[in-house]
Amino acid sequence: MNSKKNTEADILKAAKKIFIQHGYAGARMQAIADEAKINKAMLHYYYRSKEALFGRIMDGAVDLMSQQFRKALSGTAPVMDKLKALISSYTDTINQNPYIPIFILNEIARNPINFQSKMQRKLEEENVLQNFMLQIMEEQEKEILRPLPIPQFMLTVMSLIVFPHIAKPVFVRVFGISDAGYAGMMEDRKELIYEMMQKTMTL
Amino acid sequence: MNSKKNTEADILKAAKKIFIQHGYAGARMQAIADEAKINKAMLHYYYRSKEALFGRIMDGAVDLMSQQFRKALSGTAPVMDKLKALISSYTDTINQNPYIPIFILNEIARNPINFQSKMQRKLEEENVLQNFMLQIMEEQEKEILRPLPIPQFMLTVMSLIVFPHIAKPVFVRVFGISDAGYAGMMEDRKELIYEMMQKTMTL
DNA sequence: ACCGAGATTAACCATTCGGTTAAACTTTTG
DNA sequence: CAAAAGTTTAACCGAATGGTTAATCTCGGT
Repeated sequence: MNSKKNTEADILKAAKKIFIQHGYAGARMQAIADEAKINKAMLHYYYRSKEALFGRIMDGAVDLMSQQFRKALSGTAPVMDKLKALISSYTDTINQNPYIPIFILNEIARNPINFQSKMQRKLEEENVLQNFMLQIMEEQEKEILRPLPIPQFMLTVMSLIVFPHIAKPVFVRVFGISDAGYAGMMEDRKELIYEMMQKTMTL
Repeated sequence: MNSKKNTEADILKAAKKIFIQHGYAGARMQAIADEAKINKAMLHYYYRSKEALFGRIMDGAVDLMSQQFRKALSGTAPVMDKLKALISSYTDTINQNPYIPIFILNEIARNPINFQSKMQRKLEEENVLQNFMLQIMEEQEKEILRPLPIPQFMLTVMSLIVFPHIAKPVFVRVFGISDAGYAGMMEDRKELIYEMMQKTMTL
């Protein structure tokens, strides 16, 4: 009935799962083929090599993440409003793709230069990050935001948003929380994070 | 002059470097041997297998981390004081071993159960974590600390402390910061993190 | 019906990898 | 000093891995 020529997409889906689960070095082409229920040769037929296939998956992840930045941080809204949007969209996206942060982290350790150039290219497209940083400095001068080095500011937000998803496997076990329970905690954190930023970053 | 029988330690040092750089699956026994300037067979002579050698490295990392917890969180000092100590010692330790967080993160993704059982065993030795959590609940009842689910509380501290070290490779490039500069930022963060916790977690 | 291009498969290949072996070298010990 | 114990090495091994090949299948267009 519904068995059309979706092989190419099947491969990507399978590759995503296997690469995320085992990392680049730990992933086996055979495992990806099995997961996609196809012959191993098909992988090389559609995507030349392991590295190329991995690149596709990584591109997707980088796109997804940089999109969040662009949507939340563009425009003229005040910094704290943008932050609220970023917190919300990032939390949602990661909740739907819980393994992306670890996946990206592994790639950063494996090949930092390649990843960073991919990400930077995306963000430089519309000067998203640059403009946002300038906006922060403006609001600092207007004494809306506390004067704090930009990296510290960014580091703090990203820490509060991203880390809980990375540490999920540990916390789930230590505190005996269900997957649904953890997702709920992440939802609650939206408000908590915004409140923390409000209380500590604004004047 | 100083070339004694330090082969065993040399191997551990080399293994640490290679495992951290490439992860378990990506690390090659030959690369470890080269790094230690010995024959590959020596690795198996001193440590039976790759898995066993990796286990040694991981044990060391877990020990180091759990030690911080034990030192900072034991005793009868108020929660916020303990937190201050934890922030400081954790930051120092990671500053001296910057790769440990990523290393542990990779292992959590690779084999979550094994890691968590190792860590939990360490922390259960003196009920460190359990006692600290009870203390938090006490201070919440005494209206010293804000009533907030314990996991959220722990997640917030750990996020602020650990994540900046994980994200270092990215931030260093994005903001063009030197290694020394980043270490300095981490030093400054000690106060910032404590202040954030103070402002948002106490009543 | 048939043909040809794209899709799919089984079998195969070269290399790499973790691990082993047996011999040689070094240090300890009686 | 000589045997024993501990250390180191080169050569080797089987299994696994990423990748290739040639043959086969599928199916829309003529």
